[in-house]
Amino acid sequence: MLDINLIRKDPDAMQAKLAKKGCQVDFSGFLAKDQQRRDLIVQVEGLKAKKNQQSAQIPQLKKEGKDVSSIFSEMKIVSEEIRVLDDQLSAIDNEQQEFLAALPNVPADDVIAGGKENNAIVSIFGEKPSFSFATRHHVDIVEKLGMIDYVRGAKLSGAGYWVYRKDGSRLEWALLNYFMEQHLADGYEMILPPHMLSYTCGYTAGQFPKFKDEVYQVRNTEAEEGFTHFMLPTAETALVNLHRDEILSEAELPFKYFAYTPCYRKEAGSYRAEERGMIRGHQFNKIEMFQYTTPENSDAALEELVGKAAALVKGLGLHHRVTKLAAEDCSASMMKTYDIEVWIPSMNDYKEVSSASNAGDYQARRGNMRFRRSDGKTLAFVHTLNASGLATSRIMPAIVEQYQQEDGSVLIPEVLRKWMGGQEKIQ
RNA sequence: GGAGAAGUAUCGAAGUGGUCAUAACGGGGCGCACUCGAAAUGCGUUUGUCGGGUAACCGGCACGAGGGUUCGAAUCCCUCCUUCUCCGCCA
Repeated sequence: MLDINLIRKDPDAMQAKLAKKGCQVDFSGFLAKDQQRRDLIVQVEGLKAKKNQQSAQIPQLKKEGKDVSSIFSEMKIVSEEIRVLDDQLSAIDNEQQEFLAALPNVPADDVIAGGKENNAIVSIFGEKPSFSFATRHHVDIVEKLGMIDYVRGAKLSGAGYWVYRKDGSRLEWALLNYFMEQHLADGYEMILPPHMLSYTCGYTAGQFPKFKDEVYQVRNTEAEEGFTHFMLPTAETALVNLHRDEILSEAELPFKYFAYTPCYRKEAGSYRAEERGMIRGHQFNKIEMFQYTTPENSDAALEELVGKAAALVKGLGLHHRVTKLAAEDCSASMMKTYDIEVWIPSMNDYKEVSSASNAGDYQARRGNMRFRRSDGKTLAFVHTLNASGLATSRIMPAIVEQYQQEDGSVLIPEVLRKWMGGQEKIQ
């Protein structure tokens, strides 16, 4: 949610910022309605004040034994007028809210305009591994080593699902353990949230109403229409709601959390042949980091999160790069985003394993999450930030492809071995 | 799943149709006084939001949420949500 006062103050500036993100808006209708709304408020509040004054006199007049029936009949008319105006007002309110709720966040000043093609590489770690033998695709490797069972995954749930088996299961769990260990060492609080969330959670995150059909909705036969819950597409959706409708204190900020959850995504129509395997599934494991900070500290917090996510990939020894996204490539709620992309040899490309973003106060406004300044008086919206740390489903292909050996085995990154019984390779 | 009880500020809690919504009373926090300091004590101060106004200030709204009855609702009625207790079921 954008600050309505900024739109009132300088609609052109706001329009320009949104345009940078590829969102064309015209505020003139909105501002006209806004004025209309305020006029209505003045009108209806005047009537209410009158009604309150009259009502306050009733007990006294009654006590004095005076006839109050004329006041009653007059007030009946006033009440009816109030009702009519209130109805008009709430209609405008709803309309305005809907308009505002549909607007994306504005990009940060240092985020450049344009789409993907304008993404900038910030840093590169390592080099593309070179192989002296014919390399294999990760699907071939994990199937051959019995790590992933795609056939039976499809048997259970259809296309886009798989089953981890044997060393595949262990490697998956070792990755999660490795991530968790790092986050705990960095002082992040571990959260295990519900996986089914209520509608409001999606709204706060900025995913609803626009993208409500892109999540798995859980139909409840008792609900007359729509859905009551949905499967979370990322733990961010849960973590951003932890402090919804709360007033925090400046002294206790920042809150640093991480959560492990599977992520459930429809990914409707997004299948591409080059993404076969684990690159894009309907369910994948991810650990998500999340921070609530003051506005002053959110820039630094974003750098911290990017640093942490990159350090995890670095710790695995995987060649990867960090990119800063151009405005149109940032998701709707975010003002600034970095992606960490790992090298997948078979795709001859880098794939996102983490997306680290600063939402500024956009989500905080939607979820009404504020903090009291240390002066004890002023309230301000918190800033919220999230970053994957990390999604396993693209790390595992990177590991098996970057660490594949000529004999078909795969070396296990050293940091993971303690969770795999000291094993050095999968064969 | 069945039965019952409850939701009022930072916490406990009073209020059961108007003169009781910043909201009694109590606790906590903060400030001041007393003190070498602390405790104790005393005094004061502590919701948010939306409008109007350059401002001082003025007004509206909010008693879990949403409707209804009424001139008037924290209070009466309906629907929903949450919490607690008991029973049933269950990993």
